[in-house]
Order: sequence, then structure tokens, then C-alpha cells
Amino acid sequence: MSAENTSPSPSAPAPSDFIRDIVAQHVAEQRYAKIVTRFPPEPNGYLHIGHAKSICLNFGIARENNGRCNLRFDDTNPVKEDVEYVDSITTDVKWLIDGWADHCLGFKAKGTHPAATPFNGKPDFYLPPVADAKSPDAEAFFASDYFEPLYLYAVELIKRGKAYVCDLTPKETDEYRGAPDKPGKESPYRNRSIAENLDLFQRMRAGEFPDGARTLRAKIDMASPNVWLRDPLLYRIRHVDHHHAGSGWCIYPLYDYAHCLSDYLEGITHSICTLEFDVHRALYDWILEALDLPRPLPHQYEFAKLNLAYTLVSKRKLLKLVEEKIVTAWDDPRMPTISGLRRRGIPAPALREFVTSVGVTKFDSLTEAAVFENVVRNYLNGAAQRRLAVLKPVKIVLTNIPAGEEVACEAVNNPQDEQPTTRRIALTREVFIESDDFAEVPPPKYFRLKPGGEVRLKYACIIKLDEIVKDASGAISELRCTADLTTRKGEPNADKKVKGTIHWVSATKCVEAEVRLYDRLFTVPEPAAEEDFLKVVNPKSLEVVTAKLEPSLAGATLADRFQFERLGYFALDPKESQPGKPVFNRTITLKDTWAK
RNA sequence: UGCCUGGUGGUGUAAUGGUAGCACAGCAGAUUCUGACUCUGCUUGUCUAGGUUCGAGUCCUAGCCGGGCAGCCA
Repeated sequence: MSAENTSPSPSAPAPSDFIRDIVAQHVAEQRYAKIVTRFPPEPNGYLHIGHAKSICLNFGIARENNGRCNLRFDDTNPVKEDVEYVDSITTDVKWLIDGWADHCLGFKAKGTHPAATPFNGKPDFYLPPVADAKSPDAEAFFASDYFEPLYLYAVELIKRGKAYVCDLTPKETDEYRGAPDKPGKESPYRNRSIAENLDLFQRMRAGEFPDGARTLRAKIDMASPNVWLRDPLLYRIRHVDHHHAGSGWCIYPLYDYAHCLSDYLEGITHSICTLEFDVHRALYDWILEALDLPRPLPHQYEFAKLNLAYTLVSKRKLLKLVEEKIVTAWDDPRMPTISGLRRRGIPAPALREFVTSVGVTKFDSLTEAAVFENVVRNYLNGAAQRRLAVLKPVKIVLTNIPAGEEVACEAVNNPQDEQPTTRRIALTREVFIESDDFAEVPPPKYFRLKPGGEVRLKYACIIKLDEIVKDASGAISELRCTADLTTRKGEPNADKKVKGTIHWVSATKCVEAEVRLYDRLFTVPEPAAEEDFLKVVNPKSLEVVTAKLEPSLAGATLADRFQFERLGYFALDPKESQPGKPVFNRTITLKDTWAK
């Protein structure tokens, strides 16, 4: 990959969008010493394909500008969060950016916290220098590591008369807020003295009050047309331990308060989020300005999140699919989670290519599934080794080949390679072909095997169907054919043309494997728009078969990507495949323009 | 009937006052030892109405339509 090529794959042009335009302008005017972005997931679920878009945007901007992108857990709500998710998210991010933007990944030394350090004569907090993300002593950033500075900033806000402790109940707070088209009402606790606020806030931290009894609120404007400016809550009381911060706290900051200050502490320059946070930007700016902080302030930019046809990207709904056992787990290969896509066999560069190709705008769009499928096929077409496999076998007996004889054939590993390599496969008396590749009563324009018809066995020779043998129940037990060995490569009739070429495996030299065939999880393009998305789950999203594979597939490794010729792209299941007992997942089918 | 934001072929996206382009999808054909890939051709678009301008997808005004926002979630 050339140094100036900033795209997710070596061949595509460097991406350009309205956010990158803004960053480019800031770089041109040297507004910041270094471009620093962040990816701030809440550890309350697994990352999905929508997050992949955000990851590629944030890390992409970092790598294109010799900057950095911090992985920061936005873990301010201990009630919903868990270390299980911290681990899965870290794994997923690293997997997605590996070999592309891993050198931009901002991590810190394990266990470190910001230290109080004056800056330009003002009190401020400094983070330790970033650590090598590949070191075992490094970890991601955590908003919960900033609880102490955040608390001190809140005290400062109180001292400046810009925050107060409010005793309204949750219900009252709601009523006082008013409605979008109706101004709110000021809290009766709004004008407490600074001394009283300081005392109360300190006692909130000390644990003197029960959950929900008091909050810390910003003093802004209860009549603002933007409801997020109507004295928003900054802190709430929660007497629970925190998965990362431990047991030291019973007050926890809310998103709006924690996020902008976390960005500030980390020296983030461009804080990129999705459209629904647009109305929060005024609050983001208000908090930072109210504190009169000494260093350059971060700014928030919003883009439209990814919507993909036939898929859901709501953590709540994805969790429901797991809980209802509609899928086996968060990383079920049918899930749009990053771990599910990985398990399905989608290569990280293909995922990056896709989420980059849809672009970055403020337009709420719905991307067709075909776009994703095209990118995956395109990538795999170049990357996958061709192999022969039969999913639903029908036995063929080549009556003119003696039992025990092996006819050596040469198969191409990948015709897309500039210098394709080959391997040997053996044609034997008995072989399996795909049941779809035979029709006793063929439809019009059927190119495959039919009574009295000829077809080529790929890499081998042309065969002619002589006889259909059925068992007592009328089911086909075998097809007796004659092989024309003179049509093999290198033989006199090698160039003989037949309409159909089909795949096959030797019945005596093959290996068996479980193969999982996946289809889309939902039957409608917009499952999220359904009143009950569980009612549009595709009942046929998974089919399991015992397939016959060419022997070389017994040596498949997790990193391998295969095209089972004429069927699709397949990869070993990293979770359930065992040595000697392989399990393959179908990543995606080949395009099929043959009318079914 | 509040605030924010957006509207370019079927879908997604580009054009930053100067030839509406690209990708995917679709259709037709060529090629093919994968009905894949590849190649060729075709269909289809600036929300509406005014205005500014030599010239408007782009700027202005009004309207229409869509999305988001009223958690002690993020």
C-alpha cells in the first residue's frame, strides 16, 4: 500500500466526506498540533456493523492525518455495563483495524489516571502519555478513570454559580422540564447558595443520600427551545459498584457531562458522533466554556449512522435475539455484530471497504444488502482458494472406470491470481455431484446433467448419463454414466464444448464436514420499522448439511478463505470447528443469475 | 403547533456558481472447464414554486416531504 493511499483497501481511492473536509481545513490552518479522534463505545453490548462505520471514520481520519484515535469506554452507567463487553469490544476494534490503523490506536498504561497539573497558570488535569497498544501493560481509556477530575470540575462549576444540587424527584424533574414547544419551570432548589451546594454535593459523594434523592444540575435556561439546555442533570446517585472504577463512588456523571470533559482531558480535537447527538452539542459546548478551560477545546461533529437492509443494529433488539435464543449468541454468524461477521468469515478489509464505501453524510439512508454482498464477494474472489465440495450429494457411477483406479486431474487454486497455482485431485469410479446439478425432468435452458445429456466434471472430463437407478421407494440411488477420458486437459478432445460444467468430489477419496448455510436473519428490508421484529425473523436463516469435501480441505486452517466452486465462499467456524471434525460456515453465496 | 437537521436515477454517493459523474441494482449481449469473474451497451436523477446570475444541484425566499430531540440511558 502506498503511503498516500488512505483507503481501506489498496485499490480504492482515498475517501472524502464533509467531516474529512473540515479536518483537512483545520490541518491546513494548523489549528491543532495533532489530530486526535476517539471511538467511545459504552460497554453494554457487542459492537455491530454500525459501529464499524464509526470506527473506520475515526481511525481513518487519524491515520490519514498522522493522528491518533483513542479507544475510550464511555462507562458512566455501572448499572448497564459489564467487563464482558469491555473485552469483546477491545477484541473487535483491534481485529477491524489490524494492519490498517493499529498504529493509530490510542491506549494508556494500565491503571493510570489523569494527574492535576497547572496549565497556563490555571488548574488542569493531564493524562499520562499514550502507551503502545500492543503492550500487555496497555489498556484502553475509560471515562470512569476521570471520575475524580470530573468531580473537581463539578465543584468548580458550583463555585462559579453554574451548577446546583436539586432535590426534585425524577417525576417532578420531568414535569418541570416542560415540553419542546412549552417552556419548563425553574426548580425551587435552583437558587441555593454556593456554600450549600458545595456541602450537599460533597455529601452526595459521601453517600449520605439514597438513590434518586438528589442530583447535580447545570444552571442554564429552563425556557430554552433546546430541551437539553433546561438545567440538564450532571450527576445522579447510584449506590452500586463500578466494573472498572470499583467501589469508591456512589455518584455517577451523566453522558453529556462526562463526554465533553473526557474529550477535553484526552486532547481530542474532533469528537465525531451520530446525528441524534446534534441537539446535545450546545450542552457539550456550554460545559466546556463554563469551565473556562486552558487548552484548546474539542468540537463535536455529527454524521448519519449506517442503516443496512434486512439487518438490525439496535443493541436492545440484538440482545433480545440472543435472549430469545433465535440466534445462539452475540457472535452467531447471522448476527450483524462485528464478532458475528468475523465468525461468518467476513474479512476485516472487506468490512472496512464496505463501511467506507457507503460514505459519510447527514442523510438518513438505507443501504441495500447487495452493496455489502458485492464488496464481500469482490474481496473474496481475489482472496479465496477454489475447492470442490458437494453440499447435497447424488452418487454417480462412472461405469467405464474400474473400481480402485484413480484418474489424476489438475485443479486451479485461484484463476484470479496472476500466476495461478494448481493441485491434484483424483477422479474415481464413484463420485458425488450436487443434487441441484441433475434434473430428471429438466426445465428449459437447463445446462446441467439430464437424461441422455452430457456435462463436464470440472477439471476432469465430460460424462454422459446412461441410466438412472432408483431404489424401491423410487428415490434415486445412483446415476450411471460414461466418462469420456479423451476430453481431459491435454487429451485430444480437451476443447470439446458442453453447455454445463459442474463440481464433484470423489466418493471414495472425500472427507465429510458439517457445513452451515446462512441466509438473512429477517424477511423484510426494515425489521427495525416493524411493530414486533420477532415476527419477521427468517425461519430459514440457518440450514445445516453434512457435505462431501475434496480431501485437501481436511487441512484447512482458521485463516483460510475458500470458494467452494459454484457454491459460494466458506471458512472454518473459529468457535466450533475441531481438528478432525471441521465445521464450515458459508460466508456468502456466489452470485446466481440462473433463474431459480 | 418548539428546536435541530436533511432532500441528486431503484439504492448509496460525487459535482464546493461552469459538460450532472461513480458504485451497486436492473435489462440486453459477448466470453467462460465456476450460469461466478471479466467485457460491451442500455434504462433511470437534482422535492416544488419563485428570485439572483451570462450561467443554479450549488446562492436567496417561500413551501412540501423525511429524520432526530422532551432518561436520574449513551
